[in-house]
Amino acid sequence: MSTIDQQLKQSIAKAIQEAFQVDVAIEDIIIEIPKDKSHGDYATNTAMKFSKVIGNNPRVIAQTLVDTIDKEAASIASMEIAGPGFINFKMQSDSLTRVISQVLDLGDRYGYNDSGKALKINCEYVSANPTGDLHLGHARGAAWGDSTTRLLKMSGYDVTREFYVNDAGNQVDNLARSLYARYANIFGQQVDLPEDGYHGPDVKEIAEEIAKEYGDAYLTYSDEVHNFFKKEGIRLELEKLKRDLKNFRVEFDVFTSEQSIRDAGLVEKAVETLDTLGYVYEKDGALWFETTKFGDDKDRVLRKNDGSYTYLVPDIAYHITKLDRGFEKMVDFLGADHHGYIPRLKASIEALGRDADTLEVDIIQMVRLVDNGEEVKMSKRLGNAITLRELCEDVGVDAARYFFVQRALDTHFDFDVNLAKKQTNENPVFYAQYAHARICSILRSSTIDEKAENYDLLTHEKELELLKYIHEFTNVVADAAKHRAPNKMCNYIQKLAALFHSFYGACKVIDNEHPQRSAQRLDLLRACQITLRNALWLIGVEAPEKM
RNA sequence: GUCUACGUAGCUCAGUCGGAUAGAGCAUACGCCUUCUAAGCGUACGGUCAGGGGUUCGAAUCCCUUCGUGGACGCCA
Repeated sequence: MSTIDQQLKQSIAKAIQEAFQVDVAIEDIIIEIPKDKSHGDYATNTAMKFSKVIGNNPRVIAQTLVDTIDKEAASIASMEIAGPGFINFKMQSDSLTRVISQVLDLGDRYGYNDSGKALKINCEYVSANPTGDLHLGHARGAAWGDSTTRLLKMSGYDVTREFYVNDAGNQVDNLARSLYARYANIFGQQVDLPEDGYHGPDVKEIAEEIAKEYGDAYLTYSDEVHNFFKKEGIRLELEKLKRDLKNFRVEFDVFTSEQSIRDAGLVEKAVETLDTLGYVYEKDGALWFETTKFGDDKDRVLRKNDGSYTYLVPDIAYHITKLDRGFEKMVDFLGADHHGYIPRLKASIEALGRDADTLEVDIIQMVRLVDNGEEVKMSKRLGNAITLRELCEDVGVDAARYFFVQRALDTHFDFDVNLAKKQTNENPVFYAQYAHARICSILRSSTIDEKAENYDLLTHEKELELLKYIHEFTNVVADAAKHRAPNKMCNYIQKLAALFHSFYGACKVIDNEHPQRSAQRLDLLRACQITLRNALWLIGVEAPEKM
């Protein structure tokens, strides 16, 4: 599909070549929609940007380009030079209205593009320990990761959505002991929760579930009983996580178990390889890895003096398995508290002879929970944190999904529960959903039988703005995917909704006096509806037909 | 202390591959429903883009620095 700005870029590049014998890459040419409408439909700063390369002053270059550009080929109606050397384009009207038929044809496929060039990419997000409920930090990662992978898929990346299950190590042993204590309590036995045990209500519920299914068969503590609680605990916690995530419209293609990586001997293999390469030494009874040779600020322990491995080793092995599965790019979405961990992981990948740049880590800044203007501290252990499940019940999945994705990932973010609960116009998700419902309502109440012959009657300023912005959708999708920034989609949604509402205020759609114009406007609305629905889908928000 | 992010309107935030007069929502003030959903639209008010220096024809955007805020600096994950 040849979009307007691509046509413009090509024509400009061709004109530069013809007039100045200079080759410029199409991607280096910038086309934008000017904020000021008097500056035309589209504008470019090409003459300024390339004035050095071309070796002339911007106004002269701009004039030459205006004289050289093939207007017909790019559907340009007129051009004008402004300011320091901007070229402003006014487009032939049919080049703007053409998008309507494209959108109506493509439907749910509108927005799909091949900018990702089928890059095999693995996105790992959430990866919460199966030891408790998902809290707000996980929720941000879940909403962001899921929306990002939707964007990537729409942009033609070959995406795998992955969840790493930490089902080995201290914390799951702790889970087993906590679970056993709760279980024993049910049968009237005085067993205290471990000092650093999991106090969450989910552990209690799972204990009850086990008690119901197995009765008192596991009351006498032993290694075997411990392993039973560990296995059952992980299974049931994981089931619950998956349920909560699915309810939050977040799904995964692959769940990789840490235990399975250990069982396959990959942990030992990684250590051996590092040893063979000479990056490993013993000190204080522990086995160290010289990550400083790869840019880390100090060496890290691989095997503790009690003989067990630090979490780093299975993580290294895990990331190697991703590379072995053929991913050209791995993206980890990690909480800000893990940021010191990135150099270690990258160092390890490099030490093992792989390209550390295939791993990119997007850091998720902290979410603070604010209620009635006061910060609520989150504490998973004490069981008083607001969980993802509660949040969804409180504010609804739509509002929660929208809120978490609305702001850039690297900004600190206060989730105002009070505001999110309000369900008034203060909440931006309603503004967008209302626009969609309004469109549906107009389409429902239409009595126009006539079909649009073409779109020559769509000449109102509000109509043209709406058309231009609908046309932008594919570009915005590709750009948001490239930057892994679904918040850009929220901005798009808000502006599209605003343009529609503004159009609605200025133009009556259903008008039996002007059936042909009505028919054309109805098609414009259908295109707008599809675009809005697809945009909302990308961030996991529903597009209601009625409100 | 070291590392890492952030600091834009009264509030919450967009804008950051450098471009024209820095945008939106909320709040405030004033208009708009005998007309397709007023959960809406329009107008007004509101800014030393944290401070300073530098690069550039041009900086909120890039570089340096100071201040402020959050987070990380475990043989926890």
